[in-house]
Amino acid sequence: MKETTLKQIAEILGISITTVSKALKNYPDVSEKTKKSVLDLANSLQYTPNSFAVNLRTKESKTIGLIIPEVVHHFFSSVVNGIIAEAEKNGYLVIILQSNESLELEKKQVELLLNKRVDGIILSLSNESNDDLHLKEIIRKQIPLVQFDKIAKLIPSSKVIINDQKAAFEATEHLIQRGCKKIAHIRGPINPQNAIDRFLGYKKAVEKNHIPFDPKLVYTCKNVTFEEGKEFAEQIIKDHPDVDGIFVITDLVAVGVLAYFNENNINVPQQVKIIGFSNWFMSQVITPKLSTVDQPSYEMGVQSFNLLLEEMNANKEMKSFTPKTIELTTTIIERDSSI
Amino acid sequence: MKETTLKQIAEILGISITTVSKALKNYPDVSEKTKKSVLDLANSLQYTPNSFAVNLRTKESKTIGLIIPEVVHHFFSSVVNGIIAEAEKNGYLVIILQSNESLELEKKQVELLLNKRVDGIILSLSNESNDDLHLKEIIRKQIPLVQFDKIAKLIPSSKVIINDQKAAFEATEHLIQRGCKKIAHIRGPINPQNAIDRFLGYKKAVEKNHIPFDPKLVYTCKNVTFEEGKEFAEQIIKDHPDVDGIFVITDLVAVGVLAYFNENNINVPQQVKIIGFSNWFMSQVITPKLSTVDQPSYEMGVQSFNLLLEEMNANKEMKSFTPKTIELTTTIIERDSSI
DNA sequence: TTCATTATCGAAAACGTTTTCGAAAGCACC
DNA sequence: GGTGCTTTCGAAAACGTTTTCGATAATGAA
Repeated sequence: MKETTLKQIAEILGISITTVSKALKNYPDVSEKTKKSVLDLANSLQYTPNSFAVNLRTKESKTIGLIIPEVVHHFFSSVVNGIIAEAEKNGYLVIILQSNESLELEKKQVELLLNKRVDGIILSLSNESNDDLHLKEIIRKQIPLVQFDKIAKLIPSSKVIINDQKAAFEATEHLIQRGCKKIAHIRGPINPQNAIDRFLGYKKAVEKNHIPFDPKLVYTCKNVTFEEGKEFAEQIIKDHPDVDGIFVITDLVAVGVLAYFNENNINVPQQVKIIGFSNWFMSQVITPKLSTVDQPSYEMGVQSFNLLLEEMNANKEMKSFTPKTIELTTTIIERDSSI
Repeated sequence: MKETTLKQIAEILGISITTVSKALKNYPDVSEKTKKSVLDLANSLQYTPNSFAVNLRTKESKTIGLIIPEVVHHFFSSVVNGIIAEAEKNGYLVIILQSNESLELEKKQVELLLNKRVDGIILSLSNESNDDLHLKEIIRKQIPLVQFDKIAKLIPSSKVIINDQKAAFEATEHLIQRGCKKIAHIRGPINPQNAIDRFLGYKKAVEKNHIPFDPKLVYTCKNVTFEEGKEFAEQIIKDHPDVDGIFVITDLVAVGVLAYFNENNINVPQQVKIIGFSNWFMSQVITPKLSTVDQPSYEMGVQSFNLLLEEMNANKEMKSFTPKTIELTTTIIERDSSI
């Protein structure tokens, strides 16, 4: 039950391994006749090159690594989808690892991937990540790297992001245009750049519209869950009964807010208007339908892989490569929760 | 910027490659003194074994392949989560491919993984799959294989499943116990074994309870989407205005049904009771909260990997391995949609 | 001293491929 | 018959590791 090798084909045909290899790769210095006989035999023996040997010889595995905080999350699974699809189109396979939002795990996984000698790495930082050493190690080893969504700004790698500050600004201003005067913000954890940017966008929007910024109106998620949404909703109403708008870091949490308001007969959008972020599929299914910011997640995956591919190709041709940053556009989607 | 190799360490220390290799793997025939000097130097040079060479020599890559119909799906992403976690715990990495419910793609991907010479394969069939040849090829090549959820019964591989027929029987009987007399069933596509089994469970349940089985009450999904749920809900009410219960193949579709009923003021559960399948996170978030069948998806991933690991280990020790089938238990979760 | 035993090491083969470089053979041409 | 050119092939090195098997030196026993 052994796999066929070049050696076997060569022995059967009475020619050298070299010629067999060349015939299969269509080298010009093999006669048509031998090419045909090699190809025929290889087919009938179901020859497939031993990828371990090819990897060793060519020093590439046609495999990339992907580290994300969590697969079970509509945004990330959608990015994963885009990356896998684009990778496969280009003959690459994808190894996926989950950091579970833990910096320690994330570091271990980077090491794992480096040891596996993947051809490149795509990653989105965990919420805990306030440290760069593992990313610097990737750069030092000259392994192509692309960051997306939750990035470390200072690491000189390619990046695929949205303009979180601008998107948050627009979302908040959307609430203001709908008449909100006292807007709370449920923000993401302290570390991630995009949580910071969205908060800054919110702050800018209220200030630009002559609403004094009040830090007491800002609530910080730890786990970014549905339950947290419910808890904060309760808290907000208790702390500020006159709140009339909430901008929430992400749809999942916003749905939690909606759930609490629904259960406690607080009318959305009449009493409080709500806007989320990400355009999760579910946000158009619940009542009232959730307004949100659409973020092109699949596209983010596609672009991430393509940037990585560019760098991998440049590396192969010994060309230098300057990291690029791609900024994808977001759009406000107005639904029932902010009418 | 080259990676350190055994050879380099050997040359610096003036000993042989063999001894360096043995020292690093803690062989007994290396003196403590040389072991220490090798270990120290290896550390300071940041030596990591070249996995390509190790793969070639040991004929294993410590990598497994996973083929699923779709990542962006709560059930599958949750299984993926379990598989990745368990694999990592045991020193394995996971390559993920998506068949997008296409048999053709699924076949290509099996070939891809076989060519990559992964140590084992876990897969769940696409809805299109009514053909076994690619699975037989895996068996023929003696690559360990585990099927989960959507399986080909006749392929002699390990399997991790639930008792779909029993679960569907219980779900349907739950509706009957709640007083339903005319129960419709929105079933999954024609090919997948679990869609067939759930249908059979439904049929058995009504018949056992002296309700004549009416094939006109069975609606067959093509794409298993939210939209299909809405469409079928409309269709069912038009065809059978007196329907008082619906058992739906999966929560996503059931949520579509709920959405249509909500929009058209058809009271759930008073006029129609609904039960879904899978216990999707969202089902407890919408109004009314959806009754469903809980399916331990993360656990399914864990068990799948462990079965695969057993077979991979047996193979390594040249022991024979008889495929096992693990059946996980499901539980009915009663919520507002079937009170 | 001799023999047997143990501790420590290394040469070399093997895994299967890719690629460089040179060799041989055939041919044409003068 | 010598020269140069083209066509076709293969030897051999290289990728970096693991492991077998034998060699040597050191130790102890007699």
